[in-house]
Amino acid sequence: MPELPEVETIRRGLLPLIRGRKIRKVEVREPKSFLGRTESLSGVEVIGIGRKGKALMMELGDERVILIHLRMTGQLIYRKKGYEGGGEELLLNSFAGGHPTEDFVASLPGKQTRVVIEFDEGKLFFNDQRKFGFMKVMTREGILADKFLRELAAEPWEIGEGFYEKIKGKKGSSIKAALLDQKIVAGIGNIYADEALFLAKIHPEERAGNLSREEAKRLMVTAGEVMERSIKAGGSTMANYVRADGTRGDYLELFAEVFQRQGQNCRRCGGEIIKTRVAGRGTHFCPNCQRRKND
DNA sequence: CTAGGATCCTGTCAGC
DNA sequence: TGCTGACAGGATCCTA
Repeated sequence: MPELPEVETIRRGLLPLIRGRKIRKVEVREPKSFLGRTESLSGVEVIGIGRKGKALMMELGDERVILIHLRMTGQLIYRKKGYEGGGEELLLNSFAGGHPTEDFVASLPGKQTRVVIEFDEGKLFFNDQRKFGFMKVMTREGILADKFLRELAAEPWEIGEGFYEKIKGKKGSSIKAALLDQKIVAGIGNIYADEALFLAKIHPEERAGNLSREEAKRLMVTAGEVMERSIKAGGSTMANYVRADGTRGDYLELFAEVFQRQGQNCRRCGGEIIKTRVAGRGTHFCPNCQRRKND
């Protein structure tokens, strides 16, 4: 579930906690979730954390990188030494981000803990209910050769005319499918696709090739704005979130105009938000504000 | 080449 | 209560 803003929030939160720290050991509890060898990581320093779209890259002192993709249900939780058990005082002694569950405050490792990276000062837990996410140790050459990373498009605020150029030939595909395609634009997932389309007043099933240059531009502006707002909200609510009961109060409800608001009133026109299925994904929109063109 | 559906996996929830 | 099917903030593979 984590999309670009959640991943960026994790990057910012984790960076001061593990930068400059040395990995003591890596424990793989689910082989599917960790690709590469773990033995060679002991003693290696973390020098930074990068991000491309929804992918995190933990940069190591020996030029290697641990690529992390949380996919649908991945979460990263850092606990300072002695606070693995969860409970009180987590606010100052832990950081949690990704798919929100009670594991944010639970005792770790838990049932869904797939990998534990241990540092002298604390442990980083990679939890993932559905096992779609992964950590992958990669060399510099491996990164350059990686298909997903190589084909990953630019993010909304830097893509410029590139978005319009990529979708203008697409006669068949819906604009929603295009937004979710990481080779067209990076970082947008199901929530921000719906939110950006609402803000740009574009119907999710509109054929991508039907968008004017102006509409394509507007869509990238709204996508960038809504994700930027979410990053800001994520930073401020994350601490509250961890302190609270776990599953409620994520920043979704702070900004969502349509996502999971089916049956409620559109804040712009007062009409009813509906939920349908587009490109195989649950899709929320306001049929009054977002109208299809005639072709 | 394209677009849509199935698929990977586990858990939750609605409806019987 | 227990079962069943639908669905889930992602991405890829398979099919037509």
